[in-house]
Amino acid sequence: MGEKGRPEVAGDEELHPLPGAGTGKVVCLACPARDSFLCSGFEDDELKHLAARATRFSLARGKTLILEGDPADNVYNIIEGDVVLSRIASDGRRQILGFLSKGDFIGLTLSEEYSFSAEALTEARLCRFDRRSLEELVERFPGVDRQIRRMGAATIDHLLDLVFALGRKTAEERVASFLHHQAHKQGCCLDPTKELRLAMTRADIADYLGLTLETVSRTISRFKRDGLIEMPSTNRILIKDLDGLTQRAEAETI
Amino acid sequence: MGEKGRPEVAGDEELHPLPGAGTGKVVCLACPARDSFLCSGFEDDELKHLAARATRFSLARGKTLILEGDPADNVYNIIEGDVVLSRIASDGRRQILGFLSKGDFIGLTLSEEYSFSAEALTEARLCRFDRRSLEELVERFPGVDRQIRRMGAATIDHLLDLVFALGRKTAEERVASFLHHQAHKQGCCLDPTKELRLAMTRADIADYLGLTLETVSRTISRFKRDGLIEMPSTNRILIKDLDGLTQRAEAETI
DNA sequence: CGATTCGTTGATCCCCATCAAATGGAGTGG
DNA sequence: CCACTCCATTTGATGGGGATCAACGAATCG
Repeated sequence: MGEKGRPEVAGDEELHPLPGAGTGKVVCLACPARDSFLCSGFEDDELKHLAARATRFSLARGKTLILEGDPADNVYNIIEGDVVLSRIASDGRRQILGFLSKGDFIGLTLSEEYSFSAEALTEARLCRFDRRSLEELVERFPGVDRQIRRMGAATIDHLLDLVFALGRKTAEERVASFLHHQAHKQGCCLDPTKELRLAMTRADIADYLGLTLETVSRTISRFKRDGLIEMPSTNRILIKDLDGLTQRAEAETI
Repeated sequence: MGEKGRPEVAGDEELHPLPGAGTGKVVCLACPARDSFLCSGFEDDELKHLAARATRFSLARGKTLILEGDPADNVYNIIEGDVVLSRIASDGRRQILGFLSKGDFIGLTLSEEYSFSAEALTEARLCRFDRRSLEELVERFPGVDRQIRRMGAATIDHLLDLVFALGRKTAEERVASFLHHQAHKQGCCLDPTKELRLAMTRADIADYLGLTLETVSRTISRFKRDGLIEMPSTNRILIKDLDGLTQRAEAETI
């Protein structure tokens, strides 16, 4: 660990392989991410084959899972927690490429090296597969491949939204869209009393939306002042006027 | 044609199916896009199966292939020409999501409806497959699926670059990156005498880079004034100083 | 040759970045 | 419980990069 000044990278001592194809319970059956894109490609009785190739491990908050430029040898499935993907320029400018959580998949790339870094935003648990193992699984279980294609398509759909936001939305629209998306993801749209919890800092949001943290903060303050939201604390948000928020997110695509 | 004010959409009279699995030469063998991601999933002797499910057609410059919101029933492979994908907000703001050309694939989405429009930038020829046919092909030919996954990954890699540019690069860096990328794509980096041809207008470039056409024009003019490029005509560019252009594209990711 | 579309250039404005400082909350130790 | 530190956040003041508004060339086409 620690060669060439890497940020704090997870130690492998935290790894422990899953109960495999032999005896033992198949831990995947009770996995919170059982319904994720990747794992839903398997029937229950096939899960032991998945488990045999997976290594489950946990990652402390702030630890780096992937450092941009690392050889792209593994893929990961998030079991629990939040992970952030980012790219940093040599002069420090950072762009966050996505906030990932339970069931999301990391590592879809054609490149030999990862073109992004991945870091735990909260304490997290993940499953690691090396590429070769994944390739074996795909050949043996046709459903998996379909799921991988679906994951890719979902990622593309999401990135297209982000591109539109970064290219053509104002700061206010970006922040409103972001809050709206997070609220939707956390089920706050259906239950107006449920409060939104933001695992990321204002700086993270800014780096995701192509803004500065000051602009994000000012915009959120304005939403509060205008009665669209309430904030019991800085990272807990209660949506008081979903319609109003949606309107400010506008730039509705036709 | 022309219901509910659609832009000029290609008429189906231009369609003509490919010689299929029966007798006849398999037109795919001599197709310029034979090596594209999709088609390289097939051995030569398997191509007739591909051809049987494909409909080749051409699309006049400016014609719309896909209108945002259309049911996502088909996928397309570009044989020849340039196609632009875009998304337009109700107030007219447009974001171009990609400039596609020979061998590129259109239609990777999870959604039931296309979330973007596609329009021919130049006279173009394409291959259409309905989703069901493609699904059949995937089941029968395992190589295809792998290719589709690779296409998805390539698209993601490309979109991540665009996200970084839109989120964190200055106008000058964006335009320099764009020219550099186009030059690379057209092989102008290896042969400095080869001139770059831009099929798109300044407005198109602007809508791709999240800028205005004036800013794009000014920036290109500055590059010319500084001796980085020469312009025999507005859409033909000769790169005089590739290093200089690369430097201005900077924001090199670590 | 008008008409139209595209590109260039100039003048001005404004949104958001930047710089700076105050506020607040969480943790720590006395 | 208070004093203190540390860091995230908020808020204010100012400036600049790129948008906007406007006018003028240049190329294409009927």
